[in-house]
Amino acid sequence: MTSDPTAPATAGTTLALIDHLSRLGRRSAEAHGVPSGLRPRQFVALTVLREQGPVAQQTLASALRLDPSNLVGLLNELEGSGLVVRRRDPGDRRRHIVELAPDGARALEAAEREMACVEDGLLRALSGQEREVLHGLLRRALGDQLPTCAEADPPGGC
Amino acid sequence: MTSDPTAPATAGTTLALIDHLSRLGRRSAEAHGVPSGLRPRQFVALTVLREQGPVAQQTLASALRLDPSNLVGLLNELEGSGLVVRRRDPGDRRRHIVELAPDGARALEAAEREMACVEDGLLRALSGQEREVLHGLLRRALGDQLPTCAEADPPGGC
DNA sequence: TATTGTTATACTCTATAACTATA
DNA sequence: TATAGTTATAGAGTATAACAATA
Repeated sequence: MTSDPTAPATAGTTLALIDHLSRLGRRSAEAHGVPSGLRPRQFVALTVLREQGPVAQQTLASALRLDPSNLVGLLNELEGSGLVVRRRDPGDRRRHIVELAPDGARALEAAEREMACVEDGLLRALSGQEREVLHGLLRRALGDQLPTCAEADPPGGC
Repeated sequence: MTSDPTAPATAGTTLALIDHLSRLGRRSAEAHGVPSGLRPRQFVALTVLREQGPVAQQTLASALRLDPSNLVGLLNELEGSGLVVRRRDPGDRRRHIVELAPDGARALEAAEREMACVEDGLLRALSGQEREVLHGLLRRALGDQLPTCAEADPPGGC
């Protein structure tokens, strides 16, 4: 049926699995009660900020595939908690440069420890080596790096 | 830092990747405009119904990790479109047995072809073999089978 | 005029609790 | 009384459009 032999019988179902696993992760994280009170997107946002260093809001939004207008509220909360800092770009005063605050780095580490625990429960069927493989594949699929560049939706022949 | 050598430096970040990939998949699917008009959970629901055959609503809800009350509306839509059939369990007239309708099977196949296309764009960084590995790992992580059994949240030592 | 961030609004998804009909 | 499904409601999450300040 598939015209492409490199995409076998699994085609079309992997995303469903990912979606479901993502759901399980969210629910499990909620059940465990993330201590830092960080929600998924806050968690990812802090991660990107740590990897990337200071970035403009729009860049961050596109990295997170989040609409800029939604990022506003997210950053308001994070800034209110002292986890990130916003400052104007001197070069272009329209821009806000967002940066991870020391408290944010600490909160992120705490959340990571907690998430490692949740993850451990969720992936308990997999060995440590398999988890590394999984992690590597996901990372490669996402562009060999954290969600950084605004890779446009594939123009591909679909 | 990690006490468990089997869970290396990747610990705590895999779920974030999964979450992000899930988001990308959703957005990409929306962008492509799923032809059958099937939303993610409808898609997964039909998949489970095909794999499992007729099941009680509650069983389906727990398989999907979806609250039974939310499943009602989902099934209403699917039944309204003629994709699934609900009938009373003769043995216990409180139960509704849900079953995939012929139209549902067709819609599912169409959606799968479409999703295979979306997936192809999303996982284009991976070879066919790698995608199989990824699929296998995800499937094993989810219990070596489709979301079927109501595996309770891990009691694990967290 | 174009762009960055913001506000306002609406729509979807989901969880919770109260209700019904069967058991 | 307990259970399966349903309804109603509230709260996130997210997309869209309109707006302010700056370029």
